[in-house]
Amino acid sequence: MKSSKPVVFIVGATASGKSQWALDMAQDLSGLIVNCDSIQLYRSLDIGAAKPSGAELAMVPHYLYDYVPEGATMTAGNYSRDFFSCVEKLPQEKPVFVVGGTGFYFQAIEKGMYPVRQTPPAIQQEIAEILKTKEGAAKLYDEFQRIDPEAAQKIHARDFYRLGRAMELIRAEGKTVTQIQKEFAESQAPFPFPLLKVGLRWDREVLRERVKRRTQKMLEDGLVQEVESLLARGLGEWSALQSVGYKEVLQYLREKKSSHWLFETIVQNTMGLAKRQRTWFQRDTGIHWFDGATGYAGASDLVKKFTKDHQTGLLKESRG
RNA sequence: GGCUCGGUAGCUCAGUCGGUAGAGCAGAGGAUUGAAAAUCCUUGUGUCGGCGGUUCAAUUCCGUCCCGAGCCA
Repeated sequence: MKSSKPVVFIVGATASGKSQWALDMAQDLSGLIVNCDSIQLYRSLDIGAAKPSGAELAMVPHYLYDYVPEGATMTAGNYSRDFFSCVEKLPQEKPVFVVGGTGFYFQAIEKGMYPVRQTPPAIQQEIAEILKTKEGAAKLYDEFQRIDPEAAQKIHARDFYRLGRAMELIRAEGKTVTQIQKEFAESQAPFPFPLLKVGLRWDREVLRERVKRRTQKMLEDGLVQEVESLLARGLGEWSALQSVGYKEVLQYLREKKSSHWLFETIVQNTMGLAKRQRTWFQRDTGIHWFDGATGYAGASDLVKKFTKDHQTGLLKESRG
């Protein structure tokens, strides 16, 4: 049975103003906001993650922001579990706005993840060790091709990240990725709530200007100091610091780059991220796209109609 | 003014013992099922600073001029 809780995904590239749209819509419709951004969910990553301000967080209830401890590493699977346990507890009739730029996490909640266990650390370490040398990686890829030729066609020999994960699954689950996919396809459950997907996009050069402005502001707000403080607490190896905005500051500090270099490199890498986000989201044909500059009214109308259609039963008085 | 080293793709540079040139980065496109703001794939014709000379052939050798950096005056 479908819940009547309407869920709206608000997606788009970084710096496109998703959080603001979600905030405005949630205020308008007395909705709630759930984060779907792989960096904003970490504690202590504030400025570089472009987390909403304290004032914004207070305007509407926000969930799954700022809750994963320092030094921890989140995964799409864990995020998906957190998402459902969070949303189930939310009041039935309030629209839920899921906001973020992490396509993989949206996919994880909408389509589900393979039902596999956490890979034992011993296996992870073993694979990581093999992948350290070129010869080891080549051998591992040979083995992968032999065991699961179908999946190997889709993973390039130099994509150690995916190669390693596929081999982890083979060793930990005793099944190939192809088998796991097949079994999953048969058991896959549909998204349990009524769903509307809204996308926000900008002309590329306009987005670049927005990214420049935001980067300038991050640096003024103390991005470098934020990283220095994390380093002082021994978090230099934290994987979350490999994200855009943080990895550049790490390099700036370690290699004594100029502040001009830092600004330009962050802007450049942010645009690269935006490009990958665009590529990810554009293949999802279920997204309703709106122009960032002029589309708010249209998007808002669509969302209102959608929530109205799915909020059956009692008439609601909006409290506010 | 003299000497030295540079001037090659948007940027940083490699190279051609003379047969018109190639890497990294940027840019563009794409993939993506437990690190995803990560990771990976595809994509490189540019008066090889200008003008002359030698040569079948010069970006490569020679001369000269221009520009930049440094050293000596």
